[in-house]
Amino acid sequence: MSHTYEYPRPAVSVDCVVFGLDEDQLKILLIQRGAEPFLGMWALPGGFVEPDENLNEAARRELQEETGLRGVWLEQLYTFGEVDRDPRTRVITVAWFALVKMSRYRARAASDAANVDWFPVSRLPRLAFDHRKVVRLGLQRLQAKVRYQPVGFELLPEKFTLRQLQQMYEVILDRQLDKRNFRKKILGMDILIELDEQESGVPHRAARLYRFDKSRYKSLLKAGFNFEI
Amino acid sequence: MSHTYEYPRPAVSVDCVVFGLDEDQLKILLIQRGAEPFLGMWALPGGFVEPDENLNEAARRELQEETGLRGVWLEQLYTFGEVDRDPRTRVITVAWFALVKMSRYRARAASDAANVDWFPVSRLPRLAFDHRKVVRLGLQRLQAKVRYQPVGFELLPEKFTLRQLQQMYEVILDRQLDKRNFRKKILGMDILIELDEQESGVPHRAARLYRFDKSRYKSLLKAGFNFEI
DNA sequence: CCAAAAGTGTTTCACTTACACCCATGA
DNA sequence: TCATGGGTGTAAGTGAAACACTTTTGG
Repeated sequence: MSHTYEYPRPAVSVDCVVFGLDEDQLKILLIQRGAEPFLGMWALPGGFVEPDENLNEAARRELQEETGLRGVWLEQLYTFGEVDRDPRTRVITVAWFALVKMSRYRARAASDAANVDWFPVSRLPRLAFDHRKVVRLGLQRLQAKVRYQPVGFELLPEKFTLRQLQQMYEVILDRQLDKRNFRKKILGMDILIELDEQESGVPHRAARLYRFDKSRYKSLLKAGFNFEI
Repeated sequence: MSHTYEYPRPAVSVDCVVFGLDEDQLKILLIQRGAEPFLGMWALPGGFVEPDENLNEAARRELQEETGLRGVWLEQLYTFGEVDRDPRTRVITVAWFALVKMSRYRARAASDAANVDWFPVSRLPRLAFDHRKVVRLGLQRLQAKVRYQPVGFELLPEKFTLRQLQQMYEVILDRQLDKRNFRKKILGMDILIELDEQESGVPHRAARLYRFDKSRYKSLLKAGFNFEI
C-alpha cells in the first residue's frame, strides 16, 4: 500500500437516482448539463466529493445544490469505476438512490431551475456518461427492495389511502395486484395506523387515510417479523 | 463539475471480504499488515486501484497478489468513504465480497505466506482501519444473499453431499434446519444433478454426491422460478 | 454388533390465490 | 340516477413445518 502516492488518483463523484411517484407514473429526477462534456444532455444530479465530507454528505449536498431537495430517503446503490466512463479523466462515481415524496417537492424543483425535471422511467431521454446503466440498476434495486422492506412509503404522502399504496406497488412492480388480497395482507401486518380522516376532493366516495407506523414496524422487526409484498 | 480539478483527490482502494467454509465453520481470509499504519495488525486483503484498471480488476489483482487466490466468485459489497477512516490521508475504499471453495485453496494460501490466514468469523482478531465494520456488513450480505440466490455453492466443492449443503446453510444462517424438509425443498427445485458417486473415506454409510446445475438454474430463472431457502 | 449418518412420508396448519357484489359519495 | 371507486368474505389449493424410524456401511 505504501507505494501508492506516486500514482495519479482518480476523481471521485456521487450521482443520485432520485425516484418519485406522480399519480400512476414512476419518475426520475434529471438535470440538464451546463458544461462539457455532454453539454446540454440530461444526467443524474451529482458532482465531486469534497475532501472533508463523507460520501452520503456529498450526495445530500449535491442534491440540495442542484435540485433543491433536502431530507430525502437515501441509500447507497453501487460504485461505478470503469476506466473510460468519463472522457476527461478517471472518475469513479458512488451512485445513490433516493426516494422522495413528490407531492411535497414537485413545485419546488420545477420552479427552482429550468434545467431540472422529472421524467417517467419508461420515457427517459438520452443520458450522459453511463447514467443509463446507473438508472437501470437503481430501478432493479427499487423493484427488489420494495418487496421486502417498507421503503415504498417514502414515495407516498404521510397520509395515504390503501388504493394509493396498492397503486405504488403496481407501478413499481409493473403488475396488477388483487385488491382484497392486498388489503388483507397489508392490514394484517399491523404496521398501518388507521386515521379518522378521509381523502378529499374526489368525485366519488372518499377513502380512508392511513399512516405508516414506523416504530411499530421496528419493534415487529425485532420480534422476527418479515415484511413482504 | 468543472471546478473540481482544483481539489485534492482522495485515494481509492479495494478491500475484499473473502469467505470460506471449513467443515462446520465459516471463515474469513485476512492478511497481516507489513507496513504502517496498523503494522502487524490483521486486515482485509486489498490495496489501491491503478489508473488503468477497473474496480473489479483491482480487487482480483490484489487478491491474487496478496493471497494467491484466483478465479473466485466476487461481488461488490459497499463503498466506505468516511473522512477519517485512514489516518494517513483520505482513502475511499470499494469493498468486495468473495466466496471461495476452501478445499481447493487452503493449502495454497497457507504455504504462500506466513502472513495470510483464515479466521473463524466468530473469533476474529482486532482488525485495522474500519475493517471490522466491513466484515460485519459482508456477513449480513452473505446471510441475506444465500437465502434467495444459489451462491452458497461457491463455498462447497464441485461435488457435495446433501448433508454438506444443509450444513453450509446452517452455518451461515446460524440455525438448524430440518433434514427431511430441507431435502424435499432443495431436490424439488430441480437444480441439482444427482451423480453416480458417493463420498468416500467415511466410517459409516456413504452419502450420494450432487452437483449444482447452473445452466438449469438459469433457464428456470427465465421461467420465473424463485430460489429461496 | 455397534456407532454413525443416510435416507424416507405423512399430517397439520398457515398462507396464498381466485373471485363478485353492495355501498357511499359527488356530479 | 349515474358513474366511480370504497369496502368486504369465503373456499380451494399450495407450501411450510413438525415429526421418527429403518437402512447402510465401516470398524
